[in-house]
Amino acid sequence: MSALTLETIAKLAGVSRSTVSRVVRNHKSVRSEVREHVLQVIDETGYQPNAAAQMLAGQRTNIIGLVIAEPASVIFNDRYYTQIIQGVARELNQQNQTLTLFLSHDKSEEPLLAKRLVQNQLIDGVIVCGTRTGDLFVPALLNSTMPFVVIGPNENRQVNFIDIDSFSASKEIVTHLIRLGRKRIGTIAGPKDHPAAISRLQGYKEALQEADLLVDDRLITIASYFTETMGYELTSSLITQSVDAIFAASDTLAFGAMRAIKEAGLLIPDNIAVVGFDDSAEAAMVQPALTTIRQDIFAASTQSVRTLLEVIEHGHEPAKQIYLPTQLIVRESCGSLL
Amino acid sequence: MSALTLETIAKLAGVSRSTVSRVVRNHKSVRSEVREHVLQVIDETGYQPNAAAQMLAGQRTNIIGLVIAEPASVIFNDRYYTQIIQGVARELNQQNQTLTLFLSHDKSEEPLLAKRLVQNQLIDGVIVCGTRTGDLFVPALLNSTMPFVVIGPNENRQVNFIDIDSFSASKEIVTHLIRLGRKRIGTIAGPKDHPAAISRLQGYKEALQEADLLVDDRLITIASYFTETMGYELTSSLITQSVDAIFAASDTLAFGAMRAIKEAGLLIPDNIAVVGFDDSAEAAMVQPALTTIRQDIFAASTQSVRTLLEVIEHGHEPAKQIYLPTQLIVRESCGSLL
DNA sequence: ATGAAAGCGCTAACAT
DNA sequence: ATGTTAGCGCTTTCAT
Repeated sequence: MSALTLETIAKLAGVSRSTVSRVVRNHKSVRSEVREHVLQVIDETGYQPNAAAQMLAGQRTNIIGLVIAEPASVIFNDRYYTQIIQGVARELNQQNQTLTLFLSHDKSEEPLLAKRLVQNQLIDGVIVCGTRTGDLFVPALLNSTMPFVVIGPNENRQVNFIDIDSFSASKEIVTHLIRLGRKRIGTIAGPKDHPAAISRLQGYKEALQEADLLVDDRLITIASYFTETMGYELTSSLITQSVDAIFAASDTLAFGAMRAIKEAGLLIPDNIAVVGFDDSAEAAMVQPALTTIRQDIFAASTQSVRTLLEVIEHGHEPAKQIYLPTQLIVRESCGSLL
Repeated sequence: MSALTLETIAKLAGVSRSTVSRVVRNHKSVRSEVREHVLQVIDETGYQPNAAAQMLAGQRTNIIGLVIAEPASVIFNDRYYTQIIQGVARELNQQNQTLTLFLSHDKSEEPLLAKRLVQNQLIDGVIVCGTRTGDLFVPALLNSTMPFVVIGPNENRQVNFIDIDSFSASKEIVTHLIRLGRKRIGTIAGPKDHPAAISRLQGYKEALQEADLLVDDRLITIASYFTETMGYELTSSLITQSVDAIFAASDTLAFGAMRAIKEAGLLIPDNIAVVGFDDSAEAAMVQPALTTIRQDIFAASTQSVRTLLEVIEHGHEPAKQIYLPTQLIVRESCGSLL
C-alpha cells in the first residue's frame, strides 16, 4: 500500500518529520501557513499514518473492545444485545475508533476470554455488558490496568457504569397502577442473579410501600428465565391470589401473563391489568397493547463509549456511575382508558 | 501490564533476543533443549509479545475485518447475518485472529466505509457479505491490494467466494415437487438485484425443463423484498393461474403464500403444495410444517475465514470459488406424506 | 544453531 | 515554532 511515511511527506513539504507529526496530531505549535501546506501535501498524496507504528511509539491504539458476557447464541437472539452492538459500533465510528468484538461461544470459554481481554495490548479499553452476579470479566478487569466501563448495573463502587434507572422506572409504572386504583398488584420478577431484575423488584416494593400497601410475598413470583413460558406458568399462582394487576419484569414475561389470563377467561385490563418492561417491538402490537417502560439502549451505548474514552484519556476517580432515564409508555393493558 | 519484552526473556533464558523470537514464531533452527527452556521461561513469566511491535516489524496484524453490506438495522434483524457474525467470530477465535466489525448505518455511509476498509493498515484482509449487484465494496477491494473473500455469490471471476449452491438446491426441491406429481408449479422469486434470488429462479427453470415441463412466465412472480407480506400478495395471482405447487425463494415468502392459500379456502398440500428456502426456525413450527432447503451458514463462515487466511498467506490465483452443499428437508407442506 | 545489528514508522523529550 | 534524536518491541538478514 502506501510506501508513504512521515519522512516522505516531510521531504515533500520541506519540513521535518516532527512537524508533519504535529500537523497530523493536531498539535498547537505549528505556524498556520506551514500547517496548511503540510495538510495539502498529505491530501495530495493520500498519506495515512501507519497505525502499528503509532501504537508502538505512542500509547493509544484507538481500538476499543466490546465484550458481551453471554454465549453468542443468546446475544444474537436478543434485541437488547444486538442494539448495544449497533449503538457502540456507530458511536465508535463517529469517534474514529475501531471496534473489536469479543465473543464467547459458551460459558467454558469465558476464563480464557477474560484473560485475553486483560492482557490484550491491542485495545485501549473495553466495554462490558451482560454481566450477572458472579461474572468473571469485571473482577478480572478490576484486577488489571485495562480501562473499562460496563453497560448495566454493578454493585462495585469502583466500576464505571452506564445503567438505566430500573428501580425508579419500576416504581413509576407500579405507582401508575396504584393511581389507577389497583390494590392487589402482583409481580413476576426476573432471575435472582440478574442485577436489573433485582432493582425492578425493589422498585415494585418501594412503590407499594410509598402508597401504604402491604408487600405480600405471595404476590411475588420469580422467573428463572425471561421467557414467555415462564410468564405464563407463574401467572396461574398469581390468579389464584386474585391479583387485580401484574407487573412483569420484562415484556416477554408480560406476554406469557396475558396468555394465561385470557385462558383463564379473564379480561385485560378489566379484571387484571398487565404492565411490562422494555417496550419491545411487540409491545405495541399485542392485544391489548402493553403499557411498559421504554429504555434508550442507543443512548446507553453512546454514553458508554464517551465515558470509556474519557476514562482512557483522563482516568476517573471516583468511578463514574450514570443512570439514564426511562419513559413510561401508557397503552391499554393497564386500564388507563377504562 | 507486561513490562516484559523479548529482551527480558532473552536475559532470563540466557540467550539472545533473536533466539527467543525464533522460539515464539516456531522457527525451525533452534536446538530443542534451548527451545524447551525458553518456552518454560515464557510460560513462567506469562510473557506476551507486543502486538504493535509485531505488526510494525513483521507484516501481519492478525486482525481480520468483517463487513456486511447492509445497514446495521437490517443486519441485526436477520438471522442469516447474525449467524455469519457468530460463525466468523468463532473461527477467527480458533485461529487466534482478532475480529473487527465494520458496519454502515445507512447506504450513505458506504463509500466512506469502503475507503476506510481499503486503506486500512490494521487488518490483514476482509470478509465481505451481503453484497448485491451494484455493490461498492467488491469493486473497491478489487482495485486495491487488500486480500478479501466474499460470502455469497459474485459474478466476477477474480473474486474468491464461498457460496451455497442455490441453483442446485432450488433445482432439487422443485424436482422433488415434480416427482410427487405436481404439474403446474409456480414460484415466488426474490428481488432481481439479489444474486442468490437469481440462482434460485434459474434452478426452478432448470428443474422444469429437465422434466419437460413448460416454463410459463405467468407462473413466475417476483417479490421486491423477502417479506411475508410480499409472499401473501403475490400468491393470489398464482392461485388465479391454478397452480398445484409453489416454490418460494425464502421461507418467509412461503409463510405469506401459506396464509394466502388458507384464506382462499384451499388446502396445503392437498390443493397446493408449498416449499421454501432457508430452513428458518419457524419452518418446522408452522402448520403444515414447511418442506425447505437447509443451508449451513456456520460452515460458510468457517470456510470463509480459512480461505481468507490462505489467500493472505499464499495468495490465490486463480480465485477460489467454493459452493457449499445444501440439504433438502422434507416435511408436510410438499405433500410427500399424502 | 545462535547472536549482532539494522530497521519497521512513528512519538515525544529535548534542544535550538 | 521547528528540528534533532532517542527509543517503542519486534523481525530478519547477515555474520559467526
